[in-house]
Amino acid sequence: MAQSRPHVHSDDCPGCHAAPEVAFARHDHSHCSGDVLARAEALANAQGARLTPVRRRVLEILLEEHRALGAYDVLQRLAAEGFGNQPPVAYRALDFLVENGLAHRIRRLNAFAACMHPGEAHAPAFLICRHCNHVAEAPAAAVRAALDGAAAEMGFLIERSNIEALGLCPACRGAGE
Amino acid sequence: MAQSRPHVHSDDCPGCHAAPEVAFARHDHSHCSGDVLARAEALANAQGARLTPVRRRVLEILLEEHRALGAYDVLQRLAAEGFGNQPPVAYRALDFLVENGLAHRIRRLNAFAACMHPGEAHAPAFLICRHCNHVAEAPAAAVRAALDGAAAEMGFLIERSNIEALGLCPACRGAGE
DNA sequence: TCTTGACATGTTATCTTATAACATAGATAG
DNA sequence: CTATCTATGTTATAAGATAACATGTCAAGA
Repeated sequence: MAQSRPHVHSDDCPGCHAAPEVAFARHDHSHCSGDVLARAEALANAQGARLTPVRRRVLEILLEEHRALGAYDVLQRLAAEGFGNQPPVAYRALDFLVENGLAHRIRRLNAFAACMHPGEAHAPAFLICRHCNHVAEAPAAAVRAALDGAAAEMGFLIERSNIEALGLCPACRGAGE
Repeated sequence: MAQSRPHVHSDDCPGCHAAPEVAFARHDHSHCSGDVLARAEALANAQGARLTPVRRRVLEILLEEHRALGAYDVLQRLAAEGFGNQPPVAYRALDFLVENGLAHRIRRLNAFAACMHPGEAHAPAFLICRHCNHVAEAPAAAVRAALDGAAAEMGFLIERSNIEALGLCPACRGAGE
């Protein structure tokens, strides 16, 4: 998973989003993890939110896996490391991360994934590969715009929304499945 | 809920979708329920799917409520009417309805809602009012197109997707909440 | 008519996901 | 230093979903 594959980083898009098709590709993951984590830390401070040990560790776990994890998966790893081993421990940390824009909830999977673009106010669409289970965030400004438009036509005011798609990522398409 | 409010029906859009803002408005619901149910029945036949008593009753229940119901809500009503009272009874019927395009699963609510446009091959966006809990289907062709485009940029092939929005419906906006 | 096979339903048991409620500890402001 | 707020730990339980097997029903082919 942590194969070193050089790729350009843009300022607003560390690690996995450097080039359009890179998010799903293999790349030096320790690099983008560290980058995202640093940005997350800065963001938390800026927002006056406290990235405590449990919360930070949960974020690290999500970043390490680079895929969506269930709350109980996270909990298991926390427990193994000496943190509390009851569900609320995991859920609270995960909720904190979601509320502070450091992680996303993937409803289709009942799971959570680290946000790869913390700080860029964004509401991405999630692309879930049904074969390798990886999740990528796709820029969804256009999608949101269309959705807002459709809602407005009906007089509906959108406050939050989730857009998730299931399918095949480039690698798994290439691999014949 | 079943206030008689005249509104024009279009052929492709019985009941609740006659005019843009009608889906959320009060209207003669027994009318669109019946209409949708008849269409659902025809559709099931055409597809060779069997709309058995339980399945039909579940669809009716969803139509009567005109909102998203949890599987256990449905189950409770089924049990009260002499059908089986174990979870699989409800889940199987609901799964059948979803697979045959007669109902939708709203993941954000862990719930199910009757499809208001059976037969029109469609993949709508769901607008969920956080105040009155009603769910409407918004035409989402443009949204899907944008989403497909965003995915294609990343080399991702979408097979299924769900688009859900939480907010305020026209009535609840008007009512000051 | 029988019977066989496919499909639907009923039932038991269990699993996964999520939260309520309360107790304890740690940080921060006054 | 102490009151208060926030975070964590813990117990218990609620809510959502499915696996596995038994029973029933119906219709096509022998």
